[in-house]
Amino acid sequence: MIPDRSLEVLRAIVQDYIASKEPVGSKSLVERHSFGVSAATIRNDMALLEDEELIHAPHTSAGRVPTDKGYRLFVDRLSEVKPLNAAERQAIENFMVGSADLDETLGRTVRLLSQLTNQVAIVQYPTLGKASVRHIELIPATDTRVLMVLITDSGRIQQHVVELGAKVDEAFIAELRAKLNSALSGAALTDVSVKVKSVAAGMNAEQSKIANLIVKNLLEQVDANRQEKIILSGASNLAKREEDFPGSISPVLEAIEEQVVLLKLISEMQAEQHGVSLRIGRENQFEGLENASIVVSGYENQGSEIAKLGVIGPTRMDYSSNISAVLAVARYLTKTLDK
Amino acid sequence: MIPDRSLEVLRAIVQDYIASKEPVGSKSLVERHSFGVSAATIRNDMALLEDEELIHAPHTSAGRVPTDKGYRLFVDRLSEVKPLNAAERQAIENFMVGSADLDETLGRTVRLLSQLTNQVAIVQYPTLGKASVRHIELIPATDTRVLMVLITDSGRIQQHVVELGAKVDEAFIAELRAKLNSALSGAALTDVSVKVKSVAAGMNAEQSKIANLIVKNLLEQVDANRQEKIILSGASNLAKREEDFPGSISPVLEAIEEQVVLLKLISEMQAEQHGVSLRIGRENQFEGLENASIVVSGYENQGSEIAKLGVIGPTRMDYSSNISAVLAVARYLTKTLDK
DNA sequence: TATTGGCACTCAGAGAGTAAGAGTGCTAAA
DNA sequence: TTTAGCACTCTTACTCTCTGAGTGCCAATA
Repeated sequence: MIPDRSLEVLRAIVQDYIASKEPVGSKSLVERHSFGVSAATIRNDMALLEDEELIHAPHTSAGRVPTDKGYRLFVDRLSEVKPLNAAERQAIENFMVGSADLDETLGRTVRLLSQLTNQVAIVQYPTLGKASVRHIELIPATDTRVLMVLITDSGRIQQHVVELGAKVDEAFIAELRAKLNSALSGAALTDVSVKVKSVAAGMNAEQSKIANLIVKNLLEQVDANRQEKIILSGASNLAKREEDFPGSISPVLEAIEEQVVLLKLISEMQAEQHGVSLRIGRENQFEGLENASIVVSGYENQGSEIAKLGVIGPTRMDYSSNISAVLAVARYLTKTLDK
Repeated sequence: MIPDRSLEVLRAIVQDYIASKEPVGSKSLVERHSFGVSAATIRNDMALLEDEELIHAPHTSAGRVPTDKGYRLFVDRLSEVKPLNAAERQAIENFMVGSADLDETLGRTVRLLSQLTNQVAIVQYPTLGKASVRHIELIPATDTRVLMVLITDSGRIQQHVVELGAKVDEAFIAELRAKLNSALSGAALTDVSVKVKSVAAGMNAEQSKIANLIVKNLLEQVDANRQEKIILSGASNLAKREEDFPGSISPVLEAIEEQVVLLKLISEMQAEQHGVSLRIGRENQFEGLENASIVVSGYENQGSEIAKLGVIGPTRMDYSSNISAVLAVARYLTKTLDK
């Protein structure tokens, strides 16, 4: 319904605006692009785009700026994914080599992504929900306390100190440890609550009380971490783009410091095309993020998506570059985790 | 050498400037404080303070602003530590109850401190150097990999996956685990490298190769973490005080995102009076922090200082309140850890 | 019908000039 | 040593004007 040339004009406006940070006018548009028509014609097209609310003029005598809707149409239909250049690919390779444990790997990943994009990068820790138990460890800490360590096949390790309220025998702890492992080793986390029920069978009252305490704690551990963790990097990049955030960047910083908000946000986002998911400006209804856009993609382990990563920056960001950076880093992370 | 009244004037200038964010002039000074002398006299005192470089006039017809040196004199000699009010004390109590493991406790602490002060709060994880080994755990992960968990008496847990490069027998791992624990349990981390030497004795070539690999890794674990970890909270508070940072807050955000810088900085700081240590403005020579001040205090476990916590904010901060908040939180954290 | 050149109109932003106000330093007197 | 008085400085706010970029519309053209 919108003529092709008008869409080309929209693309040109988005590109020029991202590059120049200035509202773009009809004259500069025909100068920088070869449309083969005059500025007056472009003006007609722009009037059409404005009717469709794809662009917007800050004031009468200024150029045009894309609206959220305009950016959306741009990323959905007009932008192609830029392949990374050699330097960027090299940066990814360099960053990823030699990392060992999960914390380290994700830490490197998030820094890499923020450097690559000059935006705030976020990486979500793998969801427990899809993982399975590799090992459960019980370690006596003091007379009445036991440290419980839960290790999953995604390499994630969680630990918690359980207060038992009574002196316990080390031998009993060892027995419990063996029982738990034989019952749960290899079990999906979602099945833990079912499989764990028989553990206390055949114990005396005191022992089963202890066992139940530990089991209860184990379940909490599994469950509490369904709500996952996020790491961030590159908050200073926001400050550098301050002019892109009318008012202050403070609400944006607040929003991203609030992990709960971020988690909710990215868990709502489902991959659209190209394997990425975007929220542009007011498309996400969280306070403080009206002028921000979020690009996320999932990363995998053992062939299934285990969590997400992405970047968050001003609505006026270079979507093509950021999408390809997010995709590339997600791919590399998947590769690294599979090793 | 500086007359008492001039010092009083300095105190008044610092206080008024912190409260009003405006350069303070002689007239408003006599209005708000009862010096019992006229504005002209105050002006003479101010000229003296300016000679001493304790205050500074942004331009001829403006009031005066304290210099870094002025703030320093103020905190060292003129300010008393404000006791916290009831609401603040209540907030601390509420925040601290019911936290269990170290991560959780420190996470709460850092958020508490940033809320209390409206600054960026930092909490350093406990140093390994002064801690001792509580337990070492070896858990077979795959055929050729072992997960090593090191637990210290401060409750800190570190883990690392060791790649052995060859298939290993579970029984041998269990034996090694027992050996390591009997040799190291209770040992100070600083002694680990000495005490661990005899572990490989009496093993055959293949076994001792494995054992050495694990020991090497254990030592790395101890050592790599001598350089510790820091957690941050409240970066958005910086953005709210943007006017206090000439130029941009971006360099400040960069500096605090760079954990290495922060660690270096706070490790250089030794407690001065009141149990806190301060760096004001250019006193700390890190790029980007010329307009920032840092307040830190140590917190303890088992009677010895194990790490530090503090806040970082604009040079023009409320030192009295921040010092008392940092001290109070450090005290509460010490108390929580001792339980 | 789509495109174009022409033209009047609008409006933000830059610059200049002015006035007000806050604050200073200096001097001479108490 | 303190004080009142005063001339002087400099920022800030305000107003006014001007310029230029950019627009929308219209009539002519291909």
